[in-house]
Amino acid sequence: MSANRLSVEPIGESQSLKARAYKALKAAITEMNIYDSKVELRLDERDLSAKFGISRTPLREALAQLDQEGLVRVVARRGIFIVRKTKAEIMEMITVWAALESMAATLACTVADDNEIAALHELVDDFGQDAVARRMGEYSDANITFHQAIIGLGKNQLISDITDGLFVHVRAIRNRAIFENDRAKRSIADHMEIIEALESRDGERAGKFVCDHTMRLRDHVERYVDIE
Amino acid sequence: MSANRLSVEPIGESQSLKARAYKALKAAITEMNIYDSKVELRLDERDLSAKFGISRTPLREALAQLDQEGLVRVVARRGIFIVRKTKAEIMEMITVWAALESMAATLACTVADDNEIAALHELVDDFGQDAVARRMGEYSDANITFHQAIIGLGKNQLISDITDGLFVHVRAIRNRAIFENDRAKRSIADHMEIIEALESRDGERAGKFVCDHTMRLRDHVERYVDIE
DNA sequence: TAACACTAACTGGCATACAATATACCAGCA
DNA sequence: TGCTGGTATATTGTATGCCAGTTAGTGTTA
Repeated sequence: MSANRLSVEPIGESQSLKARAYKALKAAITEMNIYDSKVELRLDERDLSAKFGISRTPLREALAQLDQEGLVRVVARRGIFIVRKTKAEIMEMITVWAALESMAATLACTVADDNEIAALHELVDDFGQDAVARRMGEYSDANITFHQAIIGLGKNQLISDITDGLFVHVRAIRNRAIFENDRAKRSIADHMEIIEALESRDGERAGKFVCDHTMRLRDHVERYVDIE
Repeated sequence: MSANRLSVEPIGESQSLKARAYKALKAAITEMNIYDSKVELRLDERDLSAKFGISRTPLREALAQLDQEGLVRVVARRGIFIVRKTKAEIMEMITVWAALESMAATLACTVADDNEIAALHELVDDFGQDAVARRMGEYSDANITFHQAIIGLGKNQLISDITDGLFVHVRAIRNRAIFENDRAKRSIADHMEIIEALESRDGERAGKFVCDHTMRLRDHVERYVDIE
């Protein structure tokens, strides 16, 4: 068959192999529940490069990036290992999250418009309807969505980027976090309170509420969540 | 005394070429005043590998790491460019710094011991003696040392790591920041106040003082420092 | 003279081959 | 049997060559 017109379709992925390998690996690691026992924590460059159908070079660059982000550890001539964060490290991450989201909330009182703040209601109310009925996993997702929304309202790209980086790690233990009913109720009340502070444009209070809320999560994890 | 047993100094850690290239490049970039006009912002893989006496592979990995940190930008088939942060990005970095140092100060009230807090006096008093006489560059260094000390007292490694990453960028504009005399005096008064709050173990106040102090720096930069 | 087409050099992305070394296994010896 | 040292193997680190896209310079043409 003669090509009477130029097929400009395919080119598709103009991304570098490194970028694609990075995304694939990150997604794969995020999916797997690395805190459950018995998962293989070891990776192999050559295996992976064969599976991805690329050479070791771009794969290595992707792995190096994941290493820097703290998702894996590349050890010379020994192997590549998926990193399990210690409980202490998780605690630190939640603390940093608290500091940054708190700042974002304060900033939001100045830079977010009314509509944006009003939109937060949906993220709380929608869930509030049948909180008890829903599975806790969904609650956790809704919870994180709410907090990411607040961070977005602060309109500080760096804060968003850093918390995104933390998100991967925090998400890994979310299923292990025990959200008993009381805590869920308390959490929703906190969220309402936060929205109210944002609506009244009281940056200091909004920041304090957010910080306290997240630090309570930290204490909860400290006390009830067992890692390792 | 005769050595009746072999003194076994662990063989000097032969760092990987990648690590060494990374350090050398980072130091070089940090040294140069990239915000001064006319500096060459372009790098070349082959040139650099020749100068370092290594092949392109480890050098590329070092550059990829610097790229991720935001110090350079590697553009396919066009070149590697040293990144000049925009003013908006600098502002965001100072904001993040404020949030994290503030949290560190709050934490310090709980986790730092009296001696550690008392040691802060030296960092302020030593400078306070002849503030006016000293060059502003030294003031800036002393200033940063003080703030890094507070961050250290928070004993949250993640906060230290993140602020260290920001430090490189913030340092690049420190020579452009105008520290007029009034500001220096005000700054010292702020520092005293912060130490006092730490000593009285009032986490909330310490955090607020630190945050306000750094946010004032932000406003100052916003108003008086010109980038680009 | 200006716009344009073409070519050659340059530059990062990628694949492949080789080097270095940590680990496991095994043979030999006390 | 238990220890010692050698050796094979596994695995990442590094060097090098080629490829494809970009850029700049040059010559050509209207």
